[in-house]
Amino acid sequence: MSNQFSFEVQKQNGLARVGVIHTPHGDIKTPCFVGAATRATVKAITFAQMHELGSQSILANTYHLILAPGVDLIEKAGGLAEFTGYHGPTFTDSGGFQILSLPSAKIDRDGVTFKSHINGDILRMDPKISMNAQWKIGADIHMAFDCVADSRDHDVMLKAMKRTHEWLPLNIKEHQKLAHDAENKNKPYQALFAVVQGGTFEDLRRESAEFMKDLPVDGFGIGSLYTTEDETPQIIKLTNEILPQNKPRHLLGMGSEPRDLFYGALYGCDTFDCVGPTRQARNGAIYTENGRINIKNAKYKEDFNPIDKNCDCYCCKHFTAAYLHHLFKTDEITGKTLASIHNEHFIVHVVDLIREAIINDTLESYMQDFCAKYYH
RNA sequence: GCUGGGAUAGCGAAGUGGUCAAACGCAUCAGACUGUAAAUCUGCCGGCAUACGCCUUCGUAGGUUCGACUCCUACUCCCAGCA
Repeated sequence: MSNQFSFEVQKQNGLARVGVIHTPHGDIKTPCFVGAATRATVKAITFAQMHELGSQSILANTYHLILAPGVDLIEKAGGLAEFTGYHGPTFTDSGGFQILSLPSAKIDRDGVTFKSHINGDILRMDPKISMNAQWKIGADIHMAFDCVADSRDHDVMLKAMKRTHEWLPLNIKEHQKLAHDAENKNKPYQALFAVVQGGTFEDLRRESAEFMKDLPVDGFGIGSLYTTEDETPQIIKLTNEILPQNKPRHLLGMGSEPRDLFYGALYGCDTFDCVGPTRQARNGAIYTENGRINIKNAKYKEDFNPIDKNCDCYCCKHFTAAYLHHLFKTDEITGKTLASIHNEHFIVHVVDLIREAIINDTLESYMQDFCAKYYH
């Protein structure tokens, strides 16, 4: 197993590409959906189940791990892989998204002061703190601490982008120092992704991508895209037209709607993460090839078919909709697990099929067929 | 049999003369969820109507009152204590 990080593009069609991300903990075949393991677990699913459903990688969150159990403890345990027992490729998010969505967040030139949502402790986050925390956690790929914003106001997004650009060199500097330390200790390298900002504004996205494209980072995140807004595909496209072809791009937080994954892949994103599949599963919203259903609806009470007859996940191979309906109506924890396995499998599998479609030059027709059925 | 307490929408439970179709919880029925403060949140929840609104309700039957879920009488049933 190499201590190095690298990315190879194996096939390209337009902006869409198929590749492999090599990390110290293994390879990720891209495009790939990365499971959201915010607090170092994919909620309701074991890593064995994640492996079985085809997951290649997970993403944990720095903000949440700082609060509990603390990044020093994870370091003491031997890093994320040793602490969790998950030895596949991992990502961490910087915590910027979480911290900046706290009502208590106060942004200044150098970082953010905020209150812990758990106990109200006044805490500080900045590029240096985030980099140190993420190196302690020890994921294979981590994100630069960026200034996230959610607004349709150009000025608001401009300010967030400017801050992000001011902070990025500080992230890189600290990252390089920590990478040097790690090398001296013969510890694995952790790749750094810079996060492009700019909301839904083309001019800002261009400016942000141009600003970052030649900086010494290992890859890129595309941040501050929240919903399937009309502009989203175009924003992704123009961003990836600017970003260098030889580095991976992670579309942050998108994947609750399958169409986001298609657009993302079509326009050159390599990895995705999203809490949607597991969160919605826990709440009874289940993806099928014919669209999303609510398993709690009365019509599934006596439906003795699998949720999705063409799905080969553990849930669909062994259980009926009626059984899952029963588990949800009686609030049995296993229902949430089975639904989570299904949804996570569904999305992981869709992205796997996207990968195959790029290889076969059939992405656009696959996308059309899929969306015609799913969004009928 | 006596004494006391009680009977409110599917269930539990507030209300004790008008602001009551009736708080609240659960259940039901539906909706939402996108770098997870989310096993969470929202709506509906007597009938009819998309809605304005109209109609029928608070054990049963009467009565008092301008007006009753709220007061009075009788009855039915339930619970507790005593015989």
